[in-house]
Amino acid sequence: MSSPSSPAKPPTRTPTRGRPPKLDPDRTIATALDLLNEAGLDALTMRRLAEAMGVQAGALYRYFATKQDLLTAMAERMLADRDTAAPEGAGQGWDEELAGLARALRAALLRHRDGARVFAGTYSTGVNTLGFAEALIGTLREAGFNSGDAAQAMLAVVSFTLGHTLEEQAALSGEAPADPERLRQAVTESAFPHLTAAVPVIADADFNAHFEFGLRLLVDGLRALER
Amino acid sequence: MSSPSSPAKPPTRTPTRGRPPKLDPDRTIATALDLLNEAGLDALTMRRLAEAMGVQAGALYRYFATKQDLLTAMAERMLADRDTAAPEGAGQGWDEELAGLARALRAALLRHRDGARVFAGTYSTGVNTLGFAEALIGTLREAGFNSGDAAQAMLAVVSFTLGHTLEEQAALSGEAPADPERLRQAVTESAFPHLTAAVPVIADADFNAHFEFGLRLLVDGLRALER
DNA sequence: ACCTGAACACCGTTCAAGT
DNA sequence: ACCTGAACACCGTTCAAGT
Repeated sequence: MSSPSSPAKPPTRTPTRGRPPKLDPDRTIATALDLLNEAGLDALTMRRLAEAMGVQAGALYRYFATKQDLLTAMAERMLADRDTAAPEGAGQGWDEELAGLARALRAALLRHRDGARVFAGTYSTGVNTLGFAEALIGTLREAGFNSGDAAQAMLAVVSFTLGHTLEEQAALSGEAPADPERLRQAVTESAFPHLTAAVPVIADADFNAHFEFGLRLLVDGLRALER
Repeated sequence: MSSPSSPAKPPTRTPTRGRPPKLDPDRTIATALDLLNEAGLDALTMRRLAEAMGVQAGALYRYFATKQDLLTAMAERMLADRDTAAPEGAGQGWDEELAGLARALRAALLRHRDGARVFAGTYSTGVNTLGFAEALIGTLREAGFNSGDAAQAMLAVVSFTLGHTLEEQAALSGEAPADPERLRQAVTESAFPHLTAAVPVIADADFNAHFEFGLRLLVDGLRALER
């Protein structure tokens, strides 16, 4: 119907007409997350991101005042994958609901290379980040915990999950820094009898099992608090 | 007795004679930790460290192949402050011993600006780092836990402590990124009822209480595992 | 053996100027 | 309004050359 036969007078209705912007925040964040997956956090530079967007580096600063702001937006976006509509493990008791939320956070961080490092280095107050906290605290309060305990439990779960995933991704994505062989060698050289006995469990790098163990401790600890 | 009266022939015994090296690894690490405290991790550059050592930047690479290696040595040194001789909370039962070790790790990280970030970004296999793991695993094994549980519990305690201290230092050392006021505002703007109820506890920033709460959950969780 | 000087290949960020 | 071009003040790392 309104197909433009002659572009004499540009219609004022469609504001993206004339010169459509090459840059928009959403696509920039998406491209940055792609670049993160391909090259890692250390290689994610404003200049390389600009190149990927077909633009000069300085142009990025029209939408993000600083690289930190971009990273914060990326961290916030990472948590968007969570199923906010149907809470994980719903209708299975607060313990499984809580575990489901912790697993969802870990999964969201694992979904992107260096995801935990990005998350740890930023402080988002976006809906996804706050929504996660809301869900976790809500689960516990509705189970009868007071808001103080619920809040502190949420902080403990987030700290543990962040710390765990940080080490997990450092061990995996790292080229060589977290070499399990170097650990084995260093342990046997020094005289660490207890560590020597434990090294098969540590060096097997079964991160799922390690995460579940720590998560279980936190959940059981909360159950003990219930009386 | 053997005081050098005339330096005619440099004695082959004292190798530090002639031209004493301006650089040695120990002093370099100590200076780097000082610089870290004064300026923070982002301002800790090889060039600024070289300046503080009275040397050209390239000279640092004779003792540290890369900046990562320097940071790893710094992380290892940070844990040296721990009382390795007398384990924290010794003779008070495994639970207080474990808590003492976790508190010592947090204290060691807090002792330096961005200490948790330095620790998180490196992977040391030095005696201090391994000695800490040895002490924690030893405490649990001697209390009757099997080596698998002891190892996984150690990983959980380290992950939680690291994650917690990371957030603590980000909130404190950060110029503005972790503004509690911004959190309050963001929470009340959106509709997060549970979070609204919990925000006084979260935003009070009583990190000691938050750490002790999480630590208690882990310890109680381990007690539940004991049967 | 230990360090200097100087370079290489980058960074994040700013800002006048163009369209 | 949106982006370019170009600069500023830096980076980590390498390496011939000096002493």
